[in-house]
Amino acid sequence: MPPTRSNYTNLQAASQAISQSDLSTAFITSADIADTASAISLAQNLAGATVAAQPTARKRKAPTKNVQQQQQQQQQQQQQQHHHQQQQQQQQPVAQKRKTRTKWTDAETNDLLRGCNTYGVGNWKKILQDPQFTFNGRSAVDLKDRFRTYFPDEYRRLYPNATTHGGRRQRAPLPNALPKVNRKERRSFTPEEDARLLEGFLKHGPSWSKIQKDEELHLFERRSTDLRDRFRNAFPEKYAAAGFKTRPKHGSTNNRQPRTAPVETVPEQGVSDIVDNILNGNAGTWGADDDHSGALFGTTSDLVDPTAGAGGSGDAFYDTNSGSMAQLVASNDNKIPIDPKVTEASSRRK
DNA sequence: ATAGGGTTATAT
DNA sequence: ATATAACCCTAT
Repeated sequence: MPPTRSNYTNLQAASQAISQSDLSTAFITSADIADTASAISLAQNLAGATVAAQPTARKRKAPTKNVQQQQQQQQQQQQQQHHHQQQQQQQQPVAQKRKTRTKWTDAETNDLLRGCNTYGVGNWKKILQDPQFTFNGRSAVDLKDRFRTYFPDEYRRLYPNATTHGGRRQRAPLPNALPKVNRKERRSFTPEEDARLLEGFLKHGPSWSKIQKDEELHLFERRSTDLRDRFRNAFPEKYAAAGFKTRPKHGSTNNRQPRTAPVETVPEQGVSDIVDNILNGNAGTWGADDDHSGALFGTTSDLVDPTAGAGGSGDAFYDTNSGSMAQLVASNDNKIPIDPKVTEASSRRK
């Protein structure tokens, strides 16, 4: 264990000091950073030029907390852009410059710690947006990076899988405990899970909680909403064919193909022939996408309930083209099993 | 419970 | 630095 200069031996005491803004006796001593005042003034001077790059603007129905703050930043950016517009237009293309380094002040670092104490390590955005805390044009990633480099031990403790730059520099007197991680750790979906997820979708339709609870599928370790997320990621075309909105690609220059699940790695175990057929594009009896509509495939009431009989006239089905329920009239093409949401809602009210 | 979209960890 | 996967939030 590295030596610690912390005055506190437990989280409670540390938290108290933090909440009382007793920065001088909290975790960071003035000796940790030589010249705070000059660092601050320097940062202030550079502030206009070091506004963190904002993610591409995204609409949201309900505005988040500090809309005002965000708008200010955006305006700042716009003004800058406008100011340099002529030059930039003529001098393009211009390589993106790396953001100028702004040394972290002890005030910032303490705010970061207080923020971690309030929201939990990992909620960088919330910490950043809380007006109670002040940062010199940092981004959420900056906060994370600061925490990771300045408290490598703590970071490794909280994120066993993460890499840290082995604490070559002086590290902070480690906060005796700043636990509180709310975010679950990432677990990649395995090809087997993907296959079972797909099978579940064929079986239950877009009823993720039902898929989640289906014991045959062994997906109970995932939350239903995460299953939806994964399906949206892994099978974007099928997701879209079912009538849902897919996510736009983030970047512009990247034209990578949408990720496809298992494909050739067709699972060795626990995957039904149905899935196998899908993955290999075998139309079989169910004729996958015969009309190239992109719709999953159909006439498959049998897949759900072999006793149900294949789609007689008047039967309800989930129309993959319209993305809604419909009544079967004649054709069985491009239909997948009844949307459980509807049948459940109509049968049993909860 | 879920659709849509925001956020963060991780790989490149 | 950037794109994406896997998380999370929340109005319906």
